[in-house]
Amino acid sequence: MPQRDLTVESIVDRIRASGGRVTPAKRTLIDVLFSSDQHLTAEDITAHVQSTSPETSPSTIYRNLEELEQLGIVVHAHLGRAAAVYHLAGPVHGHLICSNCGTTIEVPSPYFESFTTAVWNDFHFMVDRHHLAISGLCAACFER
Amino acid sequence: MPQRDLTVESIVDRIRASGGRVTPAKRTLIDVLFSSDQHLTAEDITAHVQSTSPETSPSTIYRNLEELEQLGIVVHAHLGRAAAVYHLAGPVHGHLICSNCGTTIEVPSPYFESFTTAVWNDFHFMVDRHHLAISGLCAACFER
DNA sequence: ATTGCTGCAAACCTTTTGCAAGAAT
DNA sequence: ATTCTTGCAAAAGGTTTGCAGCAAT
Repeated sequence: MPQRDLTVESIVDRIRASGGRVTPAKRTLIDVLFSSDQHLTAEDITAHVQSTSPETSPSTIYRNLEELEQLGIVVHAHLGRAAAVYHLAGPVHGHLICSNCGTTIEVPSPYFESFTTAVWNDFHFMVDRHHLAISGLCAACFER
Repeated sequence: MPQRDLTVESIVDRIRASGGRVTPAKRTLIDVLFSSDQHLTAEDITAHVQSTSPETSPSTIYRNLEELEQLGIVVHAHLGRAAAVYHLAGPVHGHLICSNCGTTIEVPSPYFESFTTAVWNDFHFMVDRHHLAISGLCAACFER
């Protein structure tokens, strides 16, 4: 469940505060993001938005996702060669993605804290914890 | 420095043992992989191969990289939306990729061992350690 | 009245695929 | 002789961009 202290109205305000305009396409996009806990691809999101506003184009979705990401409202992660997944910003977590079936598991921050620290100390590399996406196999796929 | 107990001849033998044929394109590809410690994109590799054999097509590179990967000779990792990077298989390691400048740092296996174990115990997810690619900022880019 | 946002179509980039000709075994 | 590989060209998948008209402020 993403950050629930974030309301649609607070987002609308932030858009305007940053000089952006609040259009129906943006409102619908925000609604879609709020109504799903899932990690959605741009294509998923487009389909959901189009079920309300069929004329919305994918490029608008991409542009608005990018705007929301710049405002810190949305984050995305990449998994392998496939499409990126988007979701509302919330508690920092990493993503485990099954390379076989696509299942995504969220891993809370403490699991990769010591890794992040060690890598900072020894390699002076600052892990971007919002983008942490690790591929592998979920239990079901691993057992086959 | 990748696995140096691997010789060009042993690779050639493995290709034939698996029913594959040893063509000039494959030899050149193997040479290129041996002559670079870097993480190369398919485009990089194509350029290097073409400097020796200009008529080699990218599709041949992709097909041969895939064959070598199936034989366990090559591994690849994805970083963000950009092209995948390939290199000779060697000691298992993860990759830290600077999302600003593209620098890639190899992290030896022990750094992510405990993470891998914890995630297996708690989420029953088997991390594919060959594909571990983590984005963030290298020291130089972090300081700006 | 501004000027940001939209839909559409086309471009882009990386990778994959179909195919007939050529080459390794 | 067999059948794997190749180069070429085209397709495919995800994302970005140019543009002229429309709409939020």
